[in-house]
This record gives sequence, C-alpha cells and structure tokens, in this order.
Amino acid sequence: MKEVKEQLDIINRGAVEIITPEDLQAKLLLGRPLRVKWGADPSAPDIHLGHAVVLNKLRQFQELGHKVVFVIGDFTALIGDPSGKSETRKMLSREVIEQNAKTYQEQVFKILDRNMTEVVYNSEWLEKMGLADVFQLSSQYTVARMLERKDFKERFKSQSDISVLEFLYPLLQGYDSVHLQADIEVGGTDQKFNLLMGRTLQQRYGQKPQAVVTLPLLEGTDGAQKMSKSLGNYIGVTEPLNEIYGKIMSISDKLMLRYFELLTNYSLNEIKKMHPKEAKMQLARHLVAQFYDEAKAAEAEKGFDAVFKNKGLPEKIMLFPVKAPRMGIVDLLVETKLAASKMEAKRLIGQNGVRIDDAIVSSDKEIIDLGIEKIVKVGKRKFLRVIGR
RNA sequence: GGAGGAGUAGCGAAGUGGCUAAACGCGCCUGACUGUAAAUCAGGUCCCUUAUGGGUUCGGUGGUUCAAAUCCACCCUCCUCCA
Repeated sequence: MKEVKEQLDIINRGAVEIITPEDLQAKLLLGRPLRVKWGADPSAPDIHLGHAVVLNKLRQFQELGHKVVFVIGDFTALIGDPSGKSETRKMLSREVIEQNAKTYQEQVFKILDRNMTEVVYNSEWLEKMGLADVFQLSSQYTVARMLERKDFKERFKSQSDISVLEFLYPLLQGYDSVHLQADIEVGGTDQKFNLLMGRTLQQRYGQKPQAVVTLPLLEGTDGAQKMSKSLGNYIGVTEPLNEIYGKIMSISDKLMLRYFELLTNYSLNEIKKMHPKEAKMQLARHLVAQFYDEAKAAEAEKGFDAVFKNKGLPEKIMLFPVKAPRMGIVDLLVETKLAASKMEAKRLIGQNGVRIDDAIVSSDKEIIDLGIEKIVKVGKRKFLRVIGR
C-alpha cells in the first residue's frame, strides 16, 4: 500500500470537499483496506460521464488497495431521493427497479474493478427493520435540522408538498453506512447532506464516522450546465464508440482540461504542454478504451480521422434499401430520414450540405438513379448507402 | 376562501387589431476556415409548393370584425400576495 501522503494526494484530486481531512487521514493510517461506500439509486439506468467522475474516484481507491461497497438502493428507490428535486418523487415499481439495477451493474463495471467491489442491495437489511427500529432511527434527527437542507427548505418555503416519507430517505441512506460500517463514502456535491447523515448516524450508533469525499458535478458537452440526460448534453458509457469519440472531440479546449482532471489520472501539467488537438484525441482514446478496449479506441480514432480530417468515408455505412429505382433528391432525403422535411432537404442542398458519391448536389431537382448503390452524405457526419430495388 | 399576474416557435423573450410566419438571444443545422464534430466567421432554422403561391400556428374552445397572437366570453394550467 502506498504512503498515506501519496494516497491523500490522489484522493484529493478533483474532489470538492473532504470531510474531514483529519478523519480521512486517520482512516488511511489504519493501514488496512478501507470500505469505501458508494450508493446508487437504480432509477436512471443510463450511466454517463457525470457518474463516471465518481466511479473514476472509486477506481482510484481500488487501485490504492481499498474495497468499494456498491450499495444498490433498491429499497430506498421505493421512496425516491428528494435531493435537488423540487417536487415529490414518484414511487417506482419493484420490477422496474430490479431491471434497472441489473443494467446499472453492467455499466458500472466498465470502470470499476469487479474483484475489488462488493455489491449489496439495501433491501437486504432495510426490509427487515421493524417499526421499533424505525422509531429509534428517526429519533436521531430533528425536523428543524432536516429542514436545513436546501431542497427541503425551498419546498417548505414555497409550500410544496414534502411527504414524511421523504424525510426517511436521508435517514435510511445514512443507516446504510451504519449497517455496512463504511469507512469512507463518496458522492456528488448534491449528495452532501445525505453523506453527512451517515456520519451523524454512525456516531449515534457508536461507530467512528465515515470520511466523506464529495466530487463536482461534471459539466455537459455544452460546457455550461451539468451533464444530464434530460438536457441532452451527456455522453453515455454505452453509446457507440464513434459517438463517444466524436462527442469528446466536439467539446471545447477549455472543457477538455476539466474532463482530464475528473475522468482520468493523467497529469494535468503534462496535458497542458501538449497540442490541444493531440490532447483531446488522447482523452477520447482513453475514454473509449475504458468503456470498450484499446483496439476499439484505435478503430474509433481511425474512423474519426478518415471522416473529419481526410473528409473521407467511414468504414461501415448503413444500407438503406428504397422501393423506387430512381428518385428525386429531396424525396430521397426525406425517405431516408436524412432530412426531417422537404423544406429542410432543400435548405441542406442550397447550402451545399448534400453529396452523392462525394459530388455536391447543386440542384434540389436532381433525379438520382438508384440502380447502382449510391453513398449519400448529409452535413459532415451523416452517411447512408442507398440502393433501389 | 379572497386579490392580482402569466401562458408566443426546442428554450428564453418581444409583439396589444391589418406592414407578423411573428423582432432579438440561446440552442440546433449547414458552409468556409482550421488543429477536431475546438475557436472564429457567414448563412439557415413551421409545413407544402416551381412560386413574389398556398396551408397551419401564438394554453383550449367559442365569439366580435372585411381583418385577431392582439378585442370579448367561458375553460385549463402555472405563479405572487393576503387569510
């Protein structure tokens, strides 16, 4: 195991806050593999790079010889985490939760080391709790303190609903730490309240409080708002490799450094010395390799260069059979969904954005003979092989 | 329970009877350039159509008018203040 100081440096990288640094150091000084808790609510099964920030940190813990305890909050998901929410969450059904939990694991192990991870479901212990246990647990915290939490406070102030059930969520998440005897818990800054609850409850139940490491919420590809599926600025770990590679290449140079800091272990000083394009390629390659493998990463890079650097064709192009042997270009674009409407098709043609077999289509009245296969290109990145039958 | 305010294109936001398919910003798309799907610059961004032509839009439904996003009635949704 590495020196404590060295471990602290690694853990600190990219972290927003460590509560408390003294506690963390004391834990590390124990010299044994620590139990690093990470909980996920199996309600949104698509993991993207935003989640990967936390996973990357956990991976670092594993590389330092510690054990990750991955808590699937199947039971707490029945309540729904109120963090950052402005309204009462809908309850999820058991079947949905189970399916999501499965998907979640498949994706998580693209980053985490399976052999250094213990997967637990919190229904294992929470389901068995009797009402008396719940009484005891809920007596450990006050309503006033609960209302200190920003999202609750705002909802209370604006007179939105807060169900009593929701008050139980942080308590149960905190209780998970008690049950699991967690040494450290890692989460996004939006989880801070819940993470601190773990510390409070552990002390009430006679344990040493877990150290808490909070990580920033990653900005999405737009570089402004946090990465989220609903904002459409995310890069999912299960996306096709060319998409991952391409989306990384499309982020701004400034954002690239942020991604390096939070998603990799590369030295930032080294990266800053590199040519920005080279650096970005490095990042794209690294991430594709992480979610797929090295060979696929090289493939993605080759594909990207072929299409964007040399303005050529990608290796694999989807084939789209059309009924007619010949077709007007506008109809063809609409038929193949390369354009959303005829107007759009015309706009694209007018702006020299459409090519057939690499020749710019100059008129929207052109008739295309589909007797032999044609390669249709729209914009920089949409390709289709079209043939009439 | 009472008083008031707001709902306009993907989002934000102008527009308060005809000149409005509806300013502007963001986003998105395309092009040029390049170091990449970075940055920058230019153009485009309701649908159909060969069209300076037609159709359908401004929370919903009806109405007034030659003419409505704009006026009236009712309804729906959201917000603020008071109790």
